[in-house]
Amino acid sequence: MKRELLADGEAPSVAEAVLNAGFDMANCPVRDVMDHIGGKWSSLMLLTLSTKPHRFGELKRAVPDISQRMLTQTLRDLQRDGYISRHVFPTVPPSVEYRLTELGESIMPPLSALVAWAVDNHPKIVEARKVYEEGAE
Amino acid sequence: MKRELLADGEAPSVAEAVLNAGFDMANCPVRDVMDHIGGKWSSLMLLTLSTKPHRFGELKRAVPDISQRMLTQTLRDLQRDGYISRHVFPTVPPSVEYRLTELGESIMPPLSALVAWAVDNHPKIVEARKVYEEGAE
DNA sequence: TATACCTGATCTCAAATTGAGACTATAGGA
DNA sequence: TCCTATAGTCTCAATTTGAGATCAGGTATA
Repeated sequence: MKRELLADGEAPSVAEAVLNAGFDMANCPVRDVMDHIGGKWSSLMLLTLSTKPHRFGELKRAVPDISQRMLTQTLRDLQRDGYISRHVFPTVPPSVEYRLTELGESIMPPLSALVAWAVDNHPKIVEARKVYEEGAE
Repeated sequence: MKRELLADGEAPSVAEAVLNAGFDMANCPVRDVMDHIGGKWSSLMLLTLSTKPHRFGELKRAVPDISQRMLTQTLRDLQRDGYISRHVFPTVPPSVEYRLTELGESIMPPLSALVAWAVDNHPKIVEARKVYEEGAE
C-alpha cells in the first residue's frame, strides 16, 4: 500500500508528506481538490450519483433544498473537474443524464469513508457545539 | 468492520445506507459535517495540526495565504465543533496553542485518505479542466 | 386554436460570506 | 521614545449564494 491510514496516535505520515515534500501553497492540491468536492453540495451530488446515474430532475428531487441554480452550477463544476459526465438525450423535452466517470468512481472509497465518519460522529459534534455554546454564555 | 470501503465497481453501500435509511435532508449529517471540514481552510488546518500542536502565528506562517480574519474564524469553527482545543498561556504577549482533540484525531484517517487521493489524482483533475476548457471554446 | 405544462437551464436581485488591510492592547528591547 | 511581537477584532469592498422569474420548444389538454 502506497499510503497507510493513520491509527490513533500514530505518526501522521500523509500530513507530513503533504506539508513537507514539495508542498506549494500557491498551487495546493489539497485546497484545489477540497474546495470543490468540499463545496456545499458536491459531496451530496457525488454520493447520490454513486448509487446510479441520475437525471437533472431526479437530482433535484433527491436533494430537495438545493436551488436549481446551484444544482446546475455544482454539476458543471463536477463535470469540469472530470468527476461526472453529462449525456443529453434528444427526446422531447430533452433529458440529461449525469453519471460518475472513472475518476468520480475512484474518489468514492475515501469519500465514503469520510461520510461514514461524519454519520458516526455527528452526535459528538452536535454535543461539542452545545458545550461550546453553554461555555460562551 | 462496521462499514467497508468500496472497491471500484463494488456496490456503494455507504452511499445507499446514508441516502436511504433515515436520511433527513433538513438535518443532514453529511452536509453538516462536510460544510465545515470541507470549508476553504479547515482541511489544511486539521492537516497542519495533525503533525503537532501549533500556535496562532505558526499556523499563519504554515498557511501563508490565509487572512488573519479567516484563520481566527476557521479555528473558532473547528473548536466549536470539537475538533481542536485552545490553550492560552498567560505569557507576555499571551500565546495561544491549538491542538487536535480526540475527535479531531479520529477524523484524520479518513481525511488523510481523501487528501492522499487528492494529491495522487490532482494531475488528472488539472487535465480534465484543460480538456473541458478546450471543448468550451 | 389557445392554454397550460414539462424539461434543463439561465437571469436578476437581494442576502450572506469572504478577503485585504488597518487597528487594539501589553510589554520588552534598541 | 519608538519599534517589535502576540492574538485578535473591525470595517469595507468584492465575491458567492439563494429565491424566484424567465426562457425555449414541443406535447397534452380544453
